[in-house]
Amino acid sequence: MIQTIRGTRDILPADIPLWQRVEEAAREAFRRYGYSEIRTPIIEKTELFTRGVGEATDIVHKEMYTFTDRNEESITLRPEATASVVRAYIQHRLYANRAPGEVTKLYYIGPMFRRERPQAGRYRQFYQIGGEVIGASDDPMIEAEVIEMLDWFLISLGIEDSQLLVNSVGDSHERGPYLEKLRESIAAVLDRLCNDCRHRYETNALRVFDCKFENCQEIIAGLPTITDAIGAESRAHFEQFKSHLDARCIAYTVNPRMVRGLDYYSRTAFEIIGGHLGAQNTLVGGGRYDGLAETIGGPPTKGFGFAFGLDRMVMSMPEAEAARVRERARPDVFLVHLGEAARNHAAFIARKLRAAGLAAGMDFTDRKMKKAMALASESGARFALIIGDNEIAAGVYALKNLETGEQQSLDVEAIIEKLKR
RNA sequence: GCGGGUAUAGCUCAGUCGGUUAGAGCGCUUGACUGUGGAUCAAGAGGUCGUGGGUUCAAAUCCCACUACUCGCCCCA
Repeated sequence: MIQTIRGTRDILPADIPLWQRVEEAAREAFRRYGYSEIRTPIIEKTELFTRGVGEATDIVHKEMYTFTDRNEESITLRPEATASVVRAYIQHRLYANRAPGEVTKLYYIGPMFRRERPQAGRYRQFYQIGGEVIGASDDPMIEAEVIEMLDWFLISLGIEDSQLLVNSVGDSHERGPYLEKLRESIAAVLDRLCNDCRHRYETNALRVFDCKFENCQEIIAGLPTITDAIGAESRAHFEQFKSHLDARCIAYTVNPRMVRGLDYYSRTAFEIIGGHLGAQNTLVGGGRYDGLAETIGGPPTKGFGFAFGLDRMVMSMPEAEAARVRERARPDVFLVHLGEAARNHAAFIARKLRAAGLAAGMDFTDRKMKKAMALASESGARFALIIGDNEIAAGVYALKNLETGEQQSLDVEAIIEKLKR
């Protein structure tokens, strides 16, 4: 039979409450911190990403889903959304009529596409939630506020074992000379490094710092770090950022070797790691991208943003929180009717319960009571409401608590009162 | 792009040295039980053994190819 294509999957009803819970927590965080939602197309001109994200990045040169449209135009399924959001910001001049230093806070939720080999916590179609603070200001307090919001968000989902890593990767003027210097230093020790590191030397020298081999690590320790290479201004910016984190009592680790895979990052970069997904332990990634807008043809604009993987966030949700979410998703009541007359009456009662805001289910088939009760139980409902000829005549119905087995006869008003929560 | 593992019932998995009718548990259906779910017992339904080829008297089992899934590497959310 025809199945989902590699790296894509169906999110089935049983898991949907967990996804909705993460989305709801994120929306609440964005609401509190003053972000507005933006929805951009899933397809964009390929050029947006090759220029925005960077030709040399893995994402662009080996992971994009790129197609030629009928008019010979090259289009790409978005591998990330920051470039799209900045494009929209410029295209619609969202910066018009802004006071000096005022920023625009935007967030998005949606699928992204990268043609990678799937594994735990990694899919070809995956879902990201991200936020961007765009405008004329690069105040480090903006960055600290973003981290603060993420901190609140993670804790509200019960994710408490995550770790914040921060670094300054310097601005575009500082990074070039540094990279040159770094490559020179690596070249001197290249013959002692592992194969992967030699490859990284060719493609993305900063990545050498991530090597897991002890041998390499010893050699790497002697290499110059970006932190030592950045100028006074970037350094002061980073210091301010850290002091704003301190003021918020947010713990962090400075990792001078942390780099990010997208070309547009400048100065502050951060990562939140955690979860139990093996190699895919990055929950949130983000940073500053002051040059991005100009790269894609816009006016000089500052920006700071982040994204996290919804898939990974759902998988990282602690079992206690997941259990709470599932409990909340249960229907309130399932109607069990006995006979054709009772079926019509049950539909009538169900309508009343639903009008009162309750989640009420019923089976349409005429079944033996035993089977009907089993269906009520399987539906996950907290209560069963039994409706037979006796009940219809008396105007009171048997409401059974499916957990305790306790049962009482109540009229519709009393039932609504009891089921409300 | 590179490496390892796996593929048998709806689900989780057994299946010996290649051997005749491919099993278990859970789930499902029915009954014990005629207005009360979960427990117990009994019976029943359910299989192109991933696909294609090969070896053999005989293949779920051995060999080859392919596909899918999965775990790593690279990289990232």
